[in-house]
Amino acid sequence: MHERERHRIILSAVQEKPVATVQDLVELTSASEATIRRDIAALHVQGRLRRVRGGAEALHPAQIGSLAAKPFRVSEGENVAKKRAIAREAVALCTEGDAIIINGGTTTFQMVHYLTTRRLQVFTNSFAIAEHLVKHSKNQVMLPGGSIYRDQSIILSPFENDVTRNFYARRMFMGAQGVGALGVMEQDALIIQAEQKLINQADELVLMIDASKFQRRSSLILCPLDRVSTLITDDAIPDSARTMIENAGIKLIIAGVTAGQATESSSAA
Amino acid sequence: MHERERHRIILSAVQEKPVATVQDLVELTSASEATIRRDIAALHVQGRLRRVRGGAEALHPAQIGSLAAKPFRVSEGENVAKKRAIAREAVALCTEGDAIIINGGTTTFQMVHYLTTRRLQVFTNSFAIAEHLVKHSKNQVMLPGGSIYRDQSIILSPFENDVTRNFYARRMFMGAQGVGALGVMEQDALIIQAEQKLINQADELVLMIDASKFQRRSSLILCPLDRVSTLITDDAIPDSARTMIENAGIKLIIAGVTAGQATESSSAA
DNA sequence: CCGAAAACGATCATAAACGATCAATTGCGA
DNA sequence: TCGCAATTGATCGTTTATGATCGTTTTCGG
Repeated sequence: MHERERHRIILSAVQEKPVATVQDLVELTSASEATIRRDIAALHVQGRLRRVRGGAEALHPAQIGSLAAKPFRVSEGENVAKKRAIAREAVALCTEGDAIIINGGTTTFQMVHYLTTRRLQVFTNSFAIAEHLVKHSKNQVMLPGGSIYRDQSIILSPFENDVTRNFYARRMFMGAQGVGALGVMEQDALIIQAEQKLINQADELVLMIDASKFQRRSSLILCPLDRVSTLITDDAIPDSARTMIENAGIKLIIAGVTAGQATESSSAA
Repeated sequence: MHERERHRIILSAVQEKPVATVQDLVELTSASEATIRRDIAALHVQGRLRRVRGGAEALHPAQIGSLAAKPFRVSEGENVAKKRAIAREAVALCTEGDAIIINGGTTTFQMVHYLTTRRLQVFTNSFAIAEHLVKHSKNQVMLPGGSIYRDQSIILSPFENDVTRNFYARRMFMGAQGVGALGVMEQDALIIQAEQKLINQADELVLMIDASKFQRRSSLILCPLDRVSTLITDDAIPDSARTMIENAGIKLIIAGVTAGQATESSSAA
């Protein structure tokens, strides 16, 4: 067996298990201990895996603690204030007892802080949102079925027959990768598929995006602009976008980060 | 078991309870007290947990308190050792890569500790199990759709059309309220309905019950006894129950304090 | 305030893992 | 086909992790 083959096998093995022992790899490759050690050492200096006593482990910088919360925390420490302000306006639209759909995302996640004191029926495909609401609020929480994708903390299913069809809501709240005249844009086809399922179950679509998203383009169109009823953004919105939104007949809400809100967001954390 | 795996398990365990004792961790990892102490010390200087007398605790004491973990802790009590032993045997039945179904419950929940170092496809209706596995393991996690019931931390849906139908597993693991000649018994009709959905999607049914359940009766029958392929219980099983199980052609596994688990009976007293 | 039990820290023997070295084998190009 | 270099496997001395033991400290209850 060649060096390359072994390296392939080793790299594959460390993905399978939390730690692949030298013995494991000896059995897998039929090579000697010495060779495996040399391979591990080589891959270690190449930065392809991490060497630990007894074997090797995958190089995932994410250790164990916080897989679910991480993508949210890495997302823009600066923008979190704007996202909170937007989320605050979004929750303000809701009446007690309302049935709402919240699509997973870093902006919509901020809604949980303002939902803790409310009592709504919340349907969400975000595992993180569900987790937070179950623990820290009395809202009724409902989920679609499917696999949990850790990166986005989202529940996705390729199947049509899930309980999403049985849930109806007046409003659905969602973020997006970008917005333009062509419509609301996302990056990933799987995510589009999941979001379209949800969109069908709601009357009004509330789009929550910070102003930077007006510049950004993405390749996949989720839905046309006129499907959106309400758009919440911050005061950095460019005039061109404002015109575009008004022409599309969308209700525009500007969430300002005022003094009063700044103090509150800190206490909500 | 390797150092990293122990560390994983330890970090996972401290999330579970306000404080994980050295004895707990010895049981979970089958390592000696000295090793656990050294691990705790190491993780402490790494800042991944806080060392306290008697064991270790999580750095962020938040999470556990409120809703999700509560029903588990009240019903844990002293049976937790037996439940752990049973859960250990259950996980031992699984081969890497297996697709399994785990029905929510306090006994089955203990499986998460032994699943942290595994890589399986897990379908569960327990929000708590899903949460733990998403955070502390690399298992693929799938959920049915429905409402989250906080008391049991279970996802229930009255609808037939959910993704459960699209998942198939060789084994399903479940607890129960009681077992008798008439079959496996549960208390709640809604829970029965949910469990029956799952049962249909698995070949083998693995029942996990501590021996006290053989006495207990309940009003609702979940399924006949011969639907069960394997039953895991502890060594307090009465002879009458043993006969009943053997007559039904069920494979019986007694999770005792055996060689693998070493030196805990003395300290347990 | 005292005594028992648990928890702890230190130490030591053992076994596993490791690194270095060297001989044997393989691969590769002339 | 030959020869050289690189790779591999085995051996051995060293390092490290582990588990058991023992003496000390802390905690708890009387």
